[in-house]
Amino acid sequence: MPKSLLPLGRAIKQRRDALGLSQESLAEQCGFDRTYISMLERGRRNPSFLNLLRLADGLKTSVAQLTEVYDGPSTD
Amino acid sequence: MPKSLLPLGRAIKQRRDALGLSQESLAEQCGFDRTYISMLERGRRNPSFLNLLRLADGLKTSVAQLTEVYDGPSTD
DNA sequence: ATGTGACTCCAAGTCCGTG
DNA sequence: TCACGGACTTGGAGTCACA
Repeated sequence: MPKSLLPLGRAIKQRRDALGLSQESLAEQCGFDRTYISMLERGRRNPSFLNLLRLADGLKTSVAQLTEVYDGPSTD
Repeated sequence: MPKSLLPLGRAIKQRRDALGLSQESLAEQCGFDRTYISMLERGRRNPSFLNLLRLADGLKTSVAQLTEVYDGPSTD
């Protein structure tokens, strides 16, 4: 049973909304494709660690912040 | 210039050592190949988020913990 | 017990479009 | 502005033999 990508996607969207950015402008910030951001927010893509870093950067946070929903062991 | 994978690798090794685990037994815990752990610790592999989760699980931590070296935006 | 290069395979990530 | 799809290229996943 793979852990879900949805909590991460929600955290991304939440943070993007808080910054008042569109998916398009965030994509531009991070150097990603606009459709990729869309997929991430809907939990359809499993980003690499390096891309998580770029994303956190564009969102002006840390990956620790973005992933704190998964805090602690065995958060399935 | 991509951010380095080395700090992550060091955090993994540090945590593994703290638990007194071999790469082999950690690999077994996580369901990974032994050589994959080796590559991760040396910063030769860029793991996916889901694999980061499995890894944090096997190390009985959170990904937030493993990535706190990258805390804050623009930690190149 | 670990480092390493090379290999295959398929998901990641891009680019084109639509409603 | 966003969800969603098809087709395409890049790169991570997973494994092996060997040092």
